[in-house]
Amino acid sequence: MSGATLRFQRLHAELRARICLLDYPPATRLSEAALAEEFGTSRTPLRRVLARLEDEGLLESRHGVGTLVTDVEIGEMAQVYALRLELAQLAGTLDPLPVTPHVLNEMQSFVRRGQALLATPEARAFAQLNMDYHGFGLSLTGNPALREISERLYYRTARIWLKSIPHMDLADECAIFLSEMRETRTALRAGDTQAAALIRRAHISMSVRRMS
Amino acid sequence: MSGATLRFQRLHAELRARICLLDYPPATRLSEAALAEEFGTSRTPLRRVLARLEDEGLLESRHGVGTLVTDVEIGEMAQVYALRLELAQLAGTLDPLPVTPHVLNEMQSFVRRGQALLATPEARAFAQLNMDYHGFGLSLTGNPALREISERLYYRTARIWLKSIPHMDLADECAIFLSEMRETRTALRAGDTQAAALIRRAHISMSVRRMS
DNA sequence: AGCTAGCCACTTGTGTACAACTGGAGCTGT
DNA sequence: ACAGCTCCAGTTGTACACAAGTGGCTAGCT
Repeated sequence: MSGATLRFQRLHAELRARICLLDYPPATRLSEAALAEEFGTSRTPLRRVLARLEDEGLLESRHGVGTLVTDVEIGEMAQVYALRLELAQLAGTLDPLPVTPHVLNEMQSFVRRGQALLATPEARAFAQLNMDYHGFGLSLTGNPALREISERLYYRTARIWLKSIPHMDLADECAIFLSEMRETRTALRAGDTQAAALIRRAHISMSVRRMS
Repeated sequence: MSGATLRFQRLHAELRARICLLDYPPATRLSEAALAEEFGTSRTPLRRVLARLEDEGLLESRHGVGTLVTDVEIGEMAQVYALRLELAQLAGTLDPLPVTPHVLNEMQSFVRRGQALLATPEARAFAQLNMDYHGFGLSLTGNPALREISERLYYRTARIWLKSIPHMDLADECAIFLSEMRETRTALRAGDTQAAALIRRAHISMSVRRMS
């Protein structure tokens, strides 16, 4: 992998995280020049990153105006969630990967992080853990296309939870999340990736209902 | 929609069609400078188009070497097809749109094009019709995310049929395609979008078997 | 003859100046 | 006072020159 590609992926992941963790709330106007200077490059490579984020629906560039962070509403995202539900389930049936000891170790560490979060609930830490956990979930399917698509749609909806948390009970959310991870751990210990996928689907579905 | 955006979409669609119709066969080396001159722009806007095609898996740019058209093999694409099957079916269940007279008219014109194709079979015309018909199929679902994802995966696998046709019977393929469109017309006349989606899934599945 | 090292034509990646464009501030006329 | 016009600071979009990198060709040595 070339240095340019690595830098691209680094910047892309970094800016995506800032958007999805609401460091850049919706309607924030980003400056290409400022970002370029922050990351020590010129506008040219940075614009490629911004163009991709625009393709992914996280940004919108307007000539003469600026680069704006898109807004997300639970209503508009209902259809994306409907699709995500199906994709989550497909991860268990299409090309499930065998559950290795390494996977179980990772799962265990996620449970521990969930316990720590429940001890001291914090919205941003929750969102970060959820993001990492989603990436872990993708590693359970051997279908690259499904991984790519699921990731794309996940990041499109990722901000909604953080936007909704003021109207929800953070402690409850943490407890539910930990509970999901424990159930999933049980399923994975039994080597049942399909069950894990169904658990995931169920919890996404219930999460959407709580946010609505 | 701004002029720059329109040009971007035009160039993107044009180059994507050239790749998927094998005007640019796999491993073809494209020249940014030559393409820029052909389309009357500088390399800068063109590179944005190429970057997106690279994101979509149709191109691969290597520093110092060139921009290469990616290769596709039925084996590697099996997993993409597996996902496409599910998505095709979901188009009928997730957010099916009501079948309007306009839809039926379009369907009828596709059947006519299919008849014309059967009269004088031609591989490239088949591929073009298939491409247009796929776009029509997407218009039957009201879920934008599903449309976007399905389109993305369709164009990733679109070249395989054209690559496989030398080992297949073109006349048979045309007859089967026309048959599919007639079945779909029947389903749509009954207002049964879900049935149309299942027909689509079945024919994608059978098409993969014939190509393998 | 064969092999190796260096050169060179050509490609994509980057930096930078400039063009195109927007929205608002401020001026002006009524 | 206010409506409308003009100008301008600031932004993204484009063009172009140059840097970085690759692969093959060629010359020269063994």
